[in-house]
Parts: sequence; C-alpha cells; structure tokens
Amino acid sequence: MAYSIPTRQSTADIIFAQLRKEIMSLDLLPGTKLSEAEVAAKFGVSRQPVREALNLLSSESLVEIQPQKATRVGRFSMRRIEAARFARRAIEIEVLKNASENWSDVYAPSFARCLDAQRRAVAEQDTHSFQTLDEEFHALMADVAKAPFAFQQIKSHKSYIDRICALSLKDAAEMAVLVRDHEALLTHLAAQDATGAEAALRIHLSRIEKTIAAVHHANAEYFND
Amino acid sequence: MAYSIPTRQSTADIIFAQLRKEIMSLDLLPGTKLSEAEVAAKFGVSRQPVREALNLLSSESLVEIQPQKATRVGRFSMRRIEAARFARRAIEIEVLKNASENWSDVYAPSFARCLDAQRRAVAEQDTHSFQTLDEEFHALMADVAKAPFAFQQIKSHKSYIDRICALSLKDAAEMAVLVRDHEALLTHLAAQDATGAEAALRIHLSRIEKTIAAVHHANAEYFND
DNA sequence: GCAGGCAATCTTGTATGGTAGTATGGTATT
DNA sequence: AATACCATACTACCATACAAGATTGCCTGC
Repeated sequence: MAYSIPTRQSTADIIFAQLRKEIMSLDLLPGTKLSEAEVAAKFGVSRQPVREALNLLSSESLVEIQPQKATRVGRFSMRRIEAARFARRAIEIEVLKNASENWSDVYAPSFARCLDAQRRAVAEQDTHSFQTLDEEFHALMADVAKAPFAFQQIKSHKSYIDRICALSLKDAAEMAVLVRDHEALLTHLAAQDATGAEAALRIHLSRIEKTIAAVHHANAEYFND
Repeated sequence: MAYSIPTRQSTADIIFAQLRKEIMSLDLLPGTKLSEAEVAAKFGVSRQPVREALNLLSSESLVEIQPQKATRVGRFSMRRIEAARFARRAIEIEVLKNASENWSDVYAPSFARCLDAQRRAVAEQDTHSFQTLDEEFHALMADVAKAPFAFQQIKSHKSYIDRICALSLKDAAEMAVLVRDHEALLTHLAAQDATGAEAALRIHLSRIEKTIAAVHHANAEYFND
C-alpha cells in the first residue's frame, strides 16, 4: 500500500498557499497591488516562484494580472458571483436527489452529531466553528449521494462567495436560521422527499442574497460591476 | 466602448494555447513526456514561458507534473470523468428549469435553424460541424435560461470528456440519435415542461457512457484507474 | 499658457545559468 | 549470484540578468 503524501512542497506552492490564505481572509483587500518584486522581497525568494503562484491565483480569479502594468488582488464581480451561486445550487440539488434515493438510517447519527455541534456553536456564537460544521453538513450530504467529489466542486464555488461574506459579520440570529434550514433539509432527506429537499435548499442558498447586496452597497470599491 | 481584445498574447499564452490544442486533439497522446527543455527547443523559446504554460495546463489536469522527475501529458481518470459528467448534468438540468420558465416563441427560429443545420451535418457525415452545432444548441438553452455563463461552465466540464471521445469515431447513426434527443429536448422546452426536459436530458447525457466504457477498455494505458 | 512629445522609471515578460532531487546502470562487496 | 552502493545523467526548480511594454511627469516648442 502507498503511504504516499510526503509530496515535498515547492517554494511556489508555499507562496501560493500563503497568498491565497491572506486573500481569502481579506488580510489582503481587493485592489491591493501585488507586484512580483515586493512579494518576492517579503518572502525572501526570487520573482519566479512568486510569478508562478500569481499565475495560478489568476486562474482562480483571486488576482488580476494587468500585463506589463500591475498585478492586484482580485475584485469581486457580480456576474461571477451569480455564476458561482448558480453552479453551486445546481450541483447541490443534484446531490440532494441522489442522496434522497440512497438514504439509509445508518447516516442519521452523523447528521445528528453535526447538527448538535452546530446548535452549540450558535449558542456560543462561535462563527468559526459554525463555518466548519456547515461545510461538514454539506459534505455529509455529498457522501450520502455517493458523490464525495461533488463537495469539492461545491467548495470551489462556495469559496468565492465566502470571501465576500468575510466582509460582513454573521450574528447568532442568522446562524440560527441556517441551522433550522439544515434541520429541514435533513427531514426531507430522511423522508426521501427529493422535491421538498430541493425547495428547502433553494431557500437555504438564497439567504445569502441580502448579505451580498449589503456588502455590494457598502463596499462598491471592491467590485468590478 | 472598448473594442478590446487586442490583448497582446504573451509567449507563454501562445505555448499554452498550442499545447492545449495538441493535447485536446490527441496529437499528443496521454503519457507522452513533455520536458521543459524539449518543448522550449521545439518552439524556439526559453524554458520559462513553457514552464508557465505547463503549470496552467496542470491546473486543468491536462498535464501531470512529477516534481524533479518528469512532466507528461495527463492521463484520464475515471473518477474525474464521473465528476465532470456529474457537474455538467447538474448545471444543465438547472439551465433547463430556468429555460422552461423563461421560454418564449421568439427563441423558436434560432433552435429550428440550429436543428436544421444539425440534420444537414448528419446527412453529410460532417462530424466536425456537428460538434460545433451541438455546442451551439446547448449554448442557446443557456441563453434562454438567461444564464449564458452556465454554458461556459458546461463547456469546461464537457471538454474533459471530449478529449476522451476523440479516441472514438462518431458514426452517422449515433449523431442521428443525438439530433433526435435535441428535438425531444426542444419539444419539452417549448411546452415549458421542465420535468420532461430533465428526463430527456438525463437520457441524452447518458448516451456517452458506452463510448467511454469502450474507450476505457480499448485504451487502458491512457487511464489512471 | 498650452499641447505634444520625450525620457525616466515603474511594471511584467523572457532568457540563461546553476542547484537539488530522482532514477538508472554499473561496480564492488558479501 | 544476488544485493547494496555509488556515479552519472536526467528532470523540474530557483535565482539572476536582461528586455520590452506602460505610465508618469517634466520639458521643450509653438
């Protein structure tokens, strides 16, 4: 059996991961200049690995490379947001359909544990834990659907939205609503009611709209359109 | 208004596009070694732009970079195929739902023209034209759904599958079946019958399965799993 | 005073040299 | 004879140097 994984990280990989982290967490705000030379100096390496990292980040739209001019932290695009939400919704609906068909009560305890933990996180207003548990919940659904890869796809679309929402603090009331959404989803799932689950999911995923609109209004300078 | 697009292509962009084309068309077979130096010599440029192109291709899984060892044209992965098909199906189903709601007869002529052209392509066994017209048909549906971006997403997943199918010649009979699928889809769409359209789409997208299985069986050396 | 152009200085893009990791084939040792 | 070890040749990776496009501001000419 392959024990694998030592997978030596290259310098470019490290820069990529670090920059990505700082961009996603908004330590680096959209529009910030990221010249190759500056970043290279900051990390104490040459421009080449930095350049490679920026190229990869560019393919995720996390940085905008203006040829011969400048490289900046990527601004948000409403069109792209819409596209990401559309894809995420589509994929997760398909997940729910499969999950409904494949449902078995052996999955129930995992969901129960996850929901319990979510309720605790809400009570303690631990937004970071909640974020993790929310992802776990959606990952569980993908497992039930026998499509674990789908969660990776969902996550890649979700991450683009998450960066925006990092501009807005979540309060306990909002989180409580989301937990109730999760409970409803689980109920439909356990009843193998795909139609009901789909409707519940559409509501669940639409709650983010007002947050996005608020952020867009309050931080227009971080947006392209 | 910006006439845009002159967007000067960098050397790296050219190498990227050219390699991508050759890989997608199977002029470069999966597993073929692609050392930076060789490719650079072939194109008469230095290794750096080649390296950047290969990095980007790697992020699309079109090449596999084995650190310090070798870079090869990417082999197929059944897991990845499954994931791509899943996402494409999910997105296109969501497209159909929206398209059903937004349907108006003003779209009918465009579809009619496209289908006519498809029938001609089948009659003339012009597989290349058919491929283009097939994409146009699916793009039209995304337009009706008022989600043109969705076609881009569909295309990115579809392209991974297309490379595999390039290993198998399409005959006229298969194409004729696909045209009939398109006709059925259009009928359901025009009737604003989302459920029927979804069922028709699932059938349409499942036809590729036997092609993939055949290719997998006949060309196991091009696969990872 | 104003406009056009030129030069300095940013930026990213490309080329080349050198380094370190990996595999392979030969050799010596058990 | 089989195995462990070492030298060599290959690779991707990183650093440095150079080139070229883009912007800014000054400076000259009108």
